[in-house]
Amino acid sequence: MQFAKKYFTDGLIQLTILLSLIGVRVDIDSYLNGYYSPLIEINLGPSSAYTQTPFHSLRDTLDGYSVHPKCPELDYFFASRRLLDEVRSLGSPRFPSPQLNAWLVHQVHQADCGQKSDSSNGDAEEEDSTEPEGRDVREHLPDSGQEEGDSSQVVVVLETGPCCDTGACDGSKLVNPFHTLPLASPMTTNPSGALSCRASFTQLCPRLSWLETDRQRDRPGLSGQCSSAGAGHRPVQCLQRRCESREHQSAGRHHVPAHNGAAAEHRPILPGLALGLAALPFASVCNYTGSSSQGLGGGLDEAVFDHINQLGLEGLDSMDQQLLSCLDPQLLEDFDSDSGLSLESSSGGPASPGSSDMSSSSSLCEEECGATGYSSEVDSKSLLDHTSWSPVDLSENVWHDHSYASPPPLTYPHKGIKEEPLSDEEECGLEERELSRDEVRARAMCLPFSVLQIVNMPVEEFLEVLDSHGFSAEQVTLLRDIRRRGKNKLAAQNCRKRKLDAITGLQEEVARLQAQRDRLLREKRLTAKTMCAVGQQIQQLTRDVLSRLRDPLGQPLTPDRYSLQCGANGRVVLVPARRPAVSGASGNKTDKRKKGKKQ
DNA sequence: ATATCCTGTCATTAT
DNA sequence: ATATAATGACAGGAT
Repeated sequence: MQFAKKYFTDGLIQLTILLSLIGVRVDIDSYLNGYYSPLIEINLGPSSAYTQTPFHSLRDTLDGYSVHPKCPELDYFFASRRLLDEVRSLGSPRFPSPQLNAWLVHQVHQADCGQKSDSSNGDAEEEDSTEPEGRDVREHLPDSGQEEGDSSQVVVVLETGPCCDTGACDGSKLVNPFHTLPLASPMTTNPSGALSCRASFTQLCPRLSWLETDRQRDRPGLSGQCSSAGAGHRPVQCLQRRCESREHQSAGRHHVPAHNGAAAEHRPILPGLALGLAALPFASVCNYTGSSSQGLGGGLDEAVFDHINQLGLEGLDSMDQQLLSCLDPQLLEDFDSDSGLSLESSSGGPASPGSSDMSSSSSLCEEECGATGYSSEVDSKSLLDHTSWSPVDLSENVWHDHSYASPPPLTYPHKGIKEEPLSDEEECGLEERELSRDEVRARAMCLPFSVLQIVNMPVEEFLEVLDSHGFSAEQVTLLRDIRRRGKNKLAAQNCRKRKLDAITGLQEEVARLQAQRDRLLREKRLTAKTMCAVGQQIQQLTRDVLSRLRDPLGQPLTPDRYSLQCGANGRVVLVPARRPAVSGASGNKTDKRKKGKKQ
């Protein structure tokens, strides 16, 4: 956790949030260089059970990330990884301050406004692909004039307080011009000024411009609200996922109609238009009172607010203070322990060795994460268990965090539940519908522990629980069965993964051996050709030599009667060709005579 | 309707 | 002796 906190202060978490907001999954773990490997869970998602056995990383991995062989989101994953590598290749922005503010500035060209609204249906990547690379992002600065043609330019402005305080940077100074980001959908504000984002987060190739500016002093109303996002990256991902699902389901539903597009037309970038990207979705839930409300006008999209409401993020406006406090290591400690947004909640790290108290939230969190992958089904359900049964108050955010931080799955086998937006009624019935058999049994037997708790608690603790809680025989049996089944389920998953690894390894071995066989056959054919050529040369040479020799009768020697052999001593010997047996002993005598003559 | 795959579970054995 | 891991086999649901 110390490493994570250190990372917090380095601002890279904030960078992760920024990238995740625009659809780029950021691998924090890779930056940590193994210091805090459990952070890999941010991307691993519910399949993280395999991380408990290191050998699983040998297969179905992409840069160390487990990839389900049938994962339909591989394209997304690869694209995200590619983009991340691209960003990395441009260098790591240094944020000397522990506080980092990000401002998302958006401009929609008047002429293209309507088209851009339509383009958010699915043309985002095409437009993105046509965006010229290496565009000078300074042209998007508020004082750089109006944007020509490209209606969906977004400038992300990063502010680092101490940097500006020390005068290390001047206004609008370009720190690291990654790319410009053309959003498929413009961002708008509602009449009250709150930010509304219609951006298609499925867009996989956004390009960012990182600018450093000291305009924070110019936006006092924003700086207080939209400061460091800190641990808010999980809600951001939640929002992103929701946006994706919503847009995917009802493409165009959230689009601004043509007449609204006119209202949301050309929006020159003004200092007041800078909206806190880091505060998203926080800025979305807290009224933005900056001077941009009039300039942005119209184009209200309530979708984001719907998402936020569904996510239970209404209180995130107050989260800013928590997030700021996260910069304090001590406060961060408390935050990690008490907040469902703690990094460890998604880390999948090993169980804390010192956590023997069942009511220890950190222990529970870690253990949960350690077993998060053992079942996507149990995963979400068991987390729900905690919210209802566990003495620890794991907030709803834990559940959301887990669900949305994982790679977009897939399906819940046996349940037919897919990851898609649920209506309020559906979500209300989610808990009841997803209870596993063991969970139902445990609830029926009034066991005070969730299935995950029962499965993941250390054996000493489990035995102590069995002894100290005065359980009935039936309850003890059920506890043992739940623990056995849970562990066996995880073991079965590992076993199957291992089997697949073995199969894959054998297939690779077969391919390798086939390639080796092909290579050897080619070498054999080549050798045969060489031998044939050499033989022909020898024959030619033999004919040439024999033609220069004469027998006792003065006749030239012919290859059909004589041959040349190279002896062990290097001397060339003329050897008469073997005659058929009919020649009998006379032939042998002739040979001997000729040999004698030759020598 | 059928085949195939995935996952949970049980039984058994190994550690 | 006990707990747990590993694994084959089976069942049931999903695709």
